[in-house]
Amino acid sequence: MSERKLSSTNYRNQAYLEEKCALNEMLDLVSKRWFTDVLFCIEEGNNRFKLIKDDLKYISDTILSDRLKLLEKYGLITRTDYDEIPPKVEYALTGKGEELSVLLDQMCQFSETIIPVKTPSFYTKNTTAPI
Amino acid sequence: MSERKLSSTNYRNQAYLEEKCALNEMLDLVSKRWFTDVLFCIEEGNNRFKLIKDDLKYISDTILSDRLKLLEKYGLITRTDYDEIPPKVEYALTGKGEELSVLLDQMCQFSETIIPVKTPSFYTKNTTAPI
DNA sequence: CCGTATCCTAAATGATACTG
DNA sequence: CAGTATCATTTAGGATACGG
Repeated sequence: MSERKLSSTNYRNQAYLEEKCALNEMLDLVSKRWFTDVLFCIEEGNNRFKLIKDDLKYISDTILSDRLKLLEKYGLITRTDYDEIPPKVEYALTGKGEELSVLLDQMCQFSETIIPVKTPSFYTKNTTAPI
Repeated sequence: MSERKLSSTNYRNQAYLEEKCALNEMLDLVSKRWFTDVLFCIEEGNNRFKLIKDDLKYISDTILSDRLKLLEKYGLITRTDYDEIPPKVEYALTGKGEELSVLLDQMCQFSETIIPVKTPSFYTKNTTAPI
């Protein structure tokens, strides 16, 4: 994705906070758009790029590709390339990935106690119930 | 802070994800830069604007002000204005705020198992140990 | 002391076209 | 199928100046 400019206050503050506590880097990671959705999607058995892409409907190739790389980088999923033509690649959660999923579930329970209920918008009106 | 453009895919995707699961809005909130730091800072007893600002060193007025409003909006802190001149305002965690703090602590434990250790940069080299 | 208003920069997200 | 490269858009974060 995008590069970072080492001299900006923006960058320095982010680096400062990440060094201060690993939590900040963690939150920055899991809060990236579609990140937890991709994680849960794989957990539910969608183990191929196309399956995930179809299940998440509005995600772009670029973002899905990026999130899969991040999930793999932090050891939350495994990537198995079968080196076939046409390409076949499978994704699966690791133990750490399952651990994170549990934590996020707890977080989700809590979030429902502080986030007000939404009224569906035009964008979701005609979709079948998510999660 | 900044306004959102209702017609963008960017906006629609965010809205879609927030409606899909409260977790997404929650993560978006707590991952805002300095958000958890302000929360922990107040928990540690820094109950005034200036105390928080000094403790967090590099945070700007604008951001601190915004984060305090968000924390109050979601019922995580209380804001007590003494209506004095010069102004005196005190902040304190609510029960929900304490709950979140516990969840974040768990999250922090986990994050240390998947995030590699950092070497301090020039920016933090001369500061005393944070958190 | 406790902020707000304005403006600017940088990073995240997304559209489109393309490839082995 | 499973992506990558390039480019454009949108949003978050921050600097500065100022106000009750």
